[in-house]
Amino acid sequence: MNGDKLRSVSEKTINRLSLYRRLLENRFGKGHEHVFSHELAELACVTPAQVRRDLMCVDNSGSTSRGYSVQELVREITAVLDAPGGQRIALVGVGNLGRAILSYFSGRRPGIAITAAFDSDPSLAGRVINGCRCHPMSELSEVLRGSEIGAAIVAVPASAAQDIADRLVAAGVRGILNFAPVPLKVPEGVFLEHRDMTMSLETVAFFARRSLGDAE
Amino acid sequence: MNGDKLRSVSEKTINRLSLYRRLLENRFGKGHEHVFSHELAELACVTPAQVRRDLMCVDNSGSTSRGYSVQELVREITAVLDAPGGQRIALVGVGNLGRAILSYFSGRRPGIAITAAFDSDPSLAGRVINGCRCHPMSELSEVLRGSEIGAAIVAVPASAAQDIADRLVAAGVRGILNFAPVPLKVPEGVFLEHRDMTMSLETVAFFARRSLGDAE
DNA sequence: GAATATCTGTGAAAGCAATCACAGATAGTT
DNA sequence: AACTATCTGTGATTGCTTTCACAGATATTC
Ligand SMILES: NC(=O)c1ccc[n+]([C@@H]2O[C@H](COP(=O)([O-])OP(=O)(O)OC[C@H]3O[C@@H](n4cnc5c(N)ncnc54)[C@H](O)[C@@H]3O)[C@@H](O)[C@H]2O)c1
Ligand SMILES: NC(=O)c1ccc[n+]([C@@H]2O[C@H](COP(=O)([O-])OP(=O)(O)OC[C@H]3O[C@@H](n4cnc5c(N)ncnc54)[C@H](O)[C@@H]3O)[C@@H](O)[C@H]2O)c1
Repeated sequence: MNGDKLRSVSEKTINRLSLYRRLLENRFGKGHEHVFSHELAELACVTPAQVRRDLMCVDNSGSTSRGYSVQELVREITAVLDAPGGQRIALVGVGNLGRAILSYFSGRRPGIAITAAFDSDPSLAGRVINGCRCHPMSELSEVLRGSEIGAAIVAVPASAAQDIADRLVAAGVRGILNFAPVPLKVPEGVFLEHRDMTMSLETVAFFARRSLGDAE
Repeated sequence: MNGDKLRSVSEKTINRLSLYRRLLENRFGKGHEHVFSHELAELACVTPAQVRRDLMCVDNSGSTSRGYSVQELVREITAVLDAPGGQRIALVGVGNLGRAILSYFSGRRPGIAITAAFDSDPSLAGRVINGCRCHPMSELSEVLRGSEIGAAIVAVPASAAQDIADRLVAAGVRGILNFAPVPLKVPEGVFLEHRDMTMSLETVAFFARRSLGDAE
């Protein structure tokens, strides 16, 4: 297909494509069969030029007068983002955050499902939470290999996070979404996203304060 | 102090300063009174030049031969990031995610505390969760005004998020950390951080798949 | 005390990402 | 059918972020 273009798409563009798709899905059927770049831009809080740039990597052609067909656009973005048969994700660490994540993603996105959870707490082993089975850590490699899971969420305490990441990579995982407040080292070729809430909150606090100061 | 430099510091630099500080705090006392830029870079998974650039906005001078004094550096970063008397944050939406956040931040960072929570669910009103009092929505403006809260976390369903943001801004909030999966519109001068987990997870899944494809 | 080694701080260069601005397309209007 | 208005797709440009590379600083060695 359009593999050449995809090879060089930036992370930021993929982020926005994910957002565009959801915004479009929400609107479809509500009298909006078509959408202009400036409308989608308004929804996503970006510029129209940004939207058009991002859409250059999907195999789509907008009409000059009607804009983009919402349905087609969703289909084309899905062709880029989703694995053909859907993608399975693992979760490691079924504590407060892990459970919130399980409940949130349960059945939310068609193309993505958290199908296996792991925790060192023996009382969790064998339990099914929001349709997802919890396994003991000893089964990590076996379950991951057996179910073609290529990506995982890390929600264990900071002290355990690097070790977990190493084991995930060893088991074939090539993408990690890390919520532990510590940067992880992964080999070349493994995609890593560090979502550090302390960082986010301290940054928001800083700019809020600066904004208040500016206003004085 | 060094207010001029701070006026122009980028969000990314503030993010990393927050991270540097935590990494330094973890190390201090464990035989590491001093640290070189390349050591801190290794911990933070960035380049040494990046570390030195970032530190240009704090009032610090590293020694050529010993590097930076860990204690001094933490103090200097704190002078930049933290409000002198500590900063109070509000949380709106005490559901699965909101509760996880409350438990996580409870007593975690000295300079930041979530001191008020709000939820429309009447059964939560008056309860104290992890040391934080839950208020009914009707008290939002009053409580925020009365306690000099300048920043807030939004963890309500997407359908309510924009309305909540408007009310927060009206009550004087100048920084919002948004976990609802919808972009929010805020006036100029209000700092907004959108932490969209669906976006993050779909992006990780995409690059994991691409990485697997590349390897074939 | 000169030579060496290795650091920091930073101007300059390189690399990325967002925006501008316009050619070409398409429909509606007269 | 020519004119107007408004859209998309994209080369060129601008702006931001990171990295390079080196001057100047400081300790150590011989
Ligand atoms: N709760 C939040 O809102 C929040 C916010 C930001 C970051 N985090 C981070 O996310 C991670 C989890 O936070 P939480 O609040 O859910 O903590 P938690 O203590 O509630 O849960 C941690 C879970 O990990 C499991 N665990 C511990 N060590 C393990 C190991 N070696 N292997 C497998 N499982 C292990 C525990 O049994 C527990 O179930 C932490 O790193 C935390 O810093 C949490
Ligand atoms: N749970 C997760 O891990 C997760 C992950 C990503 C994003 N999110 C987002 O975070 C938000 C909260 O998720 P959750 O899982 O905690 O949902 P939840 O349903 O468990 O909690 C939502 C809370 O918001 C309250 N609420 C609803 N409407 C409100 C209103 N108008 N004013 C004030 N409070 C109101 C509810 O009473 C409830 O307590 C959602 O937008 C969700 O999409 C959650």
